[in-house]
Amino acid sequence: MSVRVRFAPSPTGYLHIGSARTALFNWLYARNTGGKFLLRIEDTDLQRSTEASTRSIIEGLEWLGLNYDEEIVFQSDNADKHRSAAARLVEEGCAYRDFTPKEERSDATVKQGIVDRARAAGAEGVNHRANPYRELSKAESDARASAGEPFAIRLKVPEEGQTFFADVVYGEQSRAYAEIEDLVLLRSDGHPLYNLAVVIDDIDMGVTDVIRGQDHLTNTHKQILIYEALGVTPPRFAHLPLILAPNKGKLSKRRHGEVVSLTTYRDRGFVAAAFRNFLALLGWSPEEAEKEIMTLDEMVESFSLEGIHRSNAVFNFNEADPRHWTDDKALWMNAEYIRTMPLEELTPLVKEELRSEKLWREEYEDWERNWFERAVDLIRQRFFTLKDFSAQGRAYFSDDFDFEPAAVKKNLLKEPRLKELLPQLADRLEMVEPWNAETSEQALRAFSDEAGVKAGLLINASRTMLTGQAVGPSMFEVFDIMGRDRSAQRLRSGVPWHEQIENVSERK
RNA sequence: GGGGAUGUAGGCUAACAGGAUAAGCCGCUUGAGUUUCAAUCAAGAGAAUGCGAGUUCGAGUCUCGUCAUCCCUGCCA
Repeated sequence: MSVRVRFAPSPTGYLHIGSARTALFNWLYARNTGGKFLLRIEDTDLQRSTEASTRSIIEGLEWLGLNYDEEIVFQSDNADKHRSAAARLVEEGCAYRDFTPKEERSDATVKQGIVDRARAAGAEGVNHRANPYRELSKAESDARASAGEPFAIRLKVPEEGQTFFADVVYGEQSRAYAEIEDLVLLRSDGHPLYNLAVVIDDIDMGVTDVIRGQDHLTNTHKQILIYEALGVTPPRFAHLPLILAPNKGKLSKRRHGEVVSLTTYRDRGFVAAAFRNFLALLGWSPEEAEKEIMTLDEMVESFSLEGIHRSNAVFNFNEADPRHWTDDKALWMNAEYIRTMPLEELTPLVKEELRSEKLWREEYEDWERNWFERAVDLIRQRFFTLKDFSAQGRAYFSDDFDFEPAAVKKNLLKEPRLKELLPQLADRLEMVEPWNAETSEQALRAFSDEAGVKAGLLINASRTMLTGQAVGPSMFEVFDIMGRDRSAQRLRSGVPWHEQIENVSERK
């Protein structure tokens, strides 16, 4: 039987990285086995599901390059199937109508309420089969139902026995029936509940392997019970270790916000391939564990459920620190991709970035194409995200760039003579022919000798004059790429001194 | 409270069926660089494998206990 897996997010917010990783693993498994990767939107929670979040989920998958097969399934479209399945289970005596009036709960306190009730129940040892309607005769149940009395449908969990399944990742799992409540299948308003809906849809979609977060590990027993009641053989299950926040707590949209949203990584300059590569290594490692940077093909090729391990992973981030706003290794991997990926794959991404910052010029794809590629190749060496091309890299693409105050102070203002020396250097450079890294270096060094200053002084000053920064590529490479005229012009501009004066006068 | 799962350096992961100084990557420290750098190169620190027992010639690996963390325990998904 060929493999069919599905990714089944609920559209109650953006796609967070844990879900993204689940999607990735499902996709990798499908591609590795030549199976199908299906997408199902679990929108049965009408209160919280939104169309916007469905769109953002699809967008996220697209960005990661996880294309799905067949049509998207919307779980809410299957509500009738769920209801009839529940009705059938009642008919067959595997489920029963519960006429207990519905308990209203405010969403804010549910979690605590559940724990409290569970604790109280646990203390006195509760019997899950004590529901007064469990053994109601079929005739009476039917009569009350047709009289219009509202009811929920609960699964009639057998008194004795245990569920069993062999999880591909976590091994053999079993649980005594006595520990499982008669779970609600259908709400009194007719809405199907999660466990029922998942099972029916997975059967309906022909899902062979359920790959999902470990938070569902214990739910699986309930679902096994539903499969058994339905008389259907359950699929294989493979549960994934969780991705935790730095404090080892659960990663949550509410508490951690944007850093856990997949689209944040797209918007903040991550290369999709890099982030995907990083995500793949969270909870999984290939047989050749030392090989961490992998192409998509290599990843598909080496992916296996056996390589997934069992302990939860911590995803580090610190939004207060601009250099470590997200996981260090993710950032490093992005930088690694930026500086080593084929230039022809990088330039379209840089183009997009420059365009969004209004720095893109059509010439870069025309007669300046060669220059553009050389510039990108030069500056990418020390960039971490695509955003850097428009931030630190701005001076390469526009004459309108800012000077970093610390760089101005350190490399320019500290030596008063520079104000005169730099225009002289510009004169000198203008005479250089031909213009390249070597010739500009010779000219600068000759000039520094004559002027009686260290070459380094002029090198650092030039870097700041030309790029506004204290750091960057080798200065002579920068001269080369900037061109003779533009270099000379910027050396003469005196802008940092003017700005200094402006700043002083503004303060008065 | 009950049930389940997991513990290898600050983080992500290795170590085939128990076998030698516990390996790699990120991060960190130091040095080299054009008196730049978050690039690059070189060197280095950091783990008695949560803790305690047991089995064994030998335990990260097997057994038991213990602690910690996470998950589930809803007419949410």
